[in-house]
Amino acid sequence: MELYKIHPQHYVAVDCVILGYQDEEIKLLLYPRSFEPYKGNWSLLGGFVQDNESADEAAARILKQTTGLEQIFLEQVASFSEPNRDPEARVISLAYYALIRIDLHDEEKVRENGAYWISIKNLPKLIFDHQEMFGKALVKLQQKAGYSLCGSELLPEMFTLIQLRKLYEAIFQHEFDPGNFRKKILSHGVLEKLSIKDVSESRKGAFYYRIKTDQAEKTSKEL
Amino acid sequence: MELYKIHPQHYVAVDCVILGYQDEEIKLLLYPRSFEPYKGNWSLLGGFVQDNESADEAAARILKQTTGLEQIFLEQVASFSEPNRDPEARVISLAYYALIRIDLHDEEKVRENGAYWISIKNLPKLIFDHQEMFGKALVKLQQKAGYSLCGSELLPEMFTLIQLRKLYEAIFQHEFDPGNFRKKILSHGVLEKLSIKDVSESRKGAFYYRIKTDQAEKTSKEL
DNA sequence: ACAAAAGTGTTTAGATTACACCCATGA
DNA sequence: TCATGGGTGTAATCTAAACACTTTTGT
Repeated sequence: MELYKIHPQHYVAVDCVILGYQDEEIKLLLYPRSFEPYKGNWSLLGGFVQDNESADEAAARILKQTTGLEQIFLEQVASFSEPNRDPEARVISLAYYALIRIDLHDEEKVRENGAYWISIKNLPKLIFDHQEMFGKALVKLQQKAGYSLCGSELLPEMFTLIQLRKLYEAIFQHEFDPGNFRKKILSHGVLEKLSIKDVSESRKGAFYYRIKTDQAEKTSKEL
Repeated sequence: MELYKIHPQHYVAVDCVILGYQDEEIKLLLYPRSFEPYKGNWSLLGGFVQDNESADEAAARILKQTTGLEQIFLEQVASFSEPNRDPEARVISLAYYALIRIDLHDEEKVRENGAYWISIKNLPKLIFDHQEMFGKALVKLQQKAGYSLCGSELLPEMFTLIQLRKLYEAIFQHEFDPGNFRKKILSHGVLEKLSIKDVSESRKGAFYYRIKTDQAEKTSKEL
């Protein structure tokens, strides 16, 4: 303690890039900052790391406060530590990104926080370095989608291969060949075909799939 | 400031996974910790983030203090923030990894710090979570080596394709087919063949190559 | 000439891409 | 029956891996 005392201490925050999927678009949870500086400007959801919690726990706490969800996918993005990134005081921020199912989140809590789901195709200007946090989180999401199936985090338990392709198109912001996409996904053998069809999109109907429960974790594929 | 004041502040450290290449092995710079707790145990090189510097700058500062090198490759690995990771006091640590050319470093400085280059094939037990920092840094290095040529960071300006292959074998801890490796590397067109040969390893001699200066940055390849 | 390392070529297998085609169904 | 999305098949291309073969040179 004596030895450390000659060094300064800093506020440490976590900022969460909370991503969901709705209406064929990836959406980001943002809210108009409720206090100065930059009150009213768009911001990621964040908070300060307390004494009794790790940054991971702080991020999970914030996620629960704002969406009501627990035990969801949450991973570090990067740290942001420019001395003047926050004009009010020096704050070192650890950025996280979360993937949630919008259909399961607590709309009440989102409203309480004054937060909104905003399509990443049409993002407003964000405070501080939050834009960069989002950018790096999106790259991480694309990497993750490249080696594991993001369906379970962002889609309901059952989904059609067309829905999954639309999700991937939203993540990578470009189109995939329907035939090739379906073959590639199925070749990994992690999906289980159900006998139920989604008839809302076509006359023929598309079969639902779900991730095989026994090996839901060892998914490995690439696009 | 008023608003932030209700939140705690923390010591923020950076710990550097400093990697080099020597004698066909990847080596890590370690030193026996010079103060309690865990005095005498092997530790990464680290230090505390000061008020006037970013974490990136702090890492660069530590790197210069311990190796004499500046403007070298340095990148974030992850943050480590378990409240009790350091038994002495709460310290949130930001891990970085650096790639340096051992042939260029300042041996004086390393000696002053009591530091040693230790092969990653034979690492001792490290303090705190430093083992995990190293593990994640190695994964990052492997990823980086997968899409860009790590030769410029870890090898001298000129090197033979055999030397480069040995480097990659050290990074990935497995052997590559000599013929296929050379074809793959050359196919990316980022290397320039020189007319000089390294005759120290064989009678025939192996041509030196260097990274094409004009496009040294846009190297992109995969193994 | 021959050993030993450097470097080239060939063959095969698998993955990726583009795209044509068939299927099922409600209106 | 036909328009519409859902789903399958195939040929061309690209890449990766395994490994045989040639080249160079000091002794």
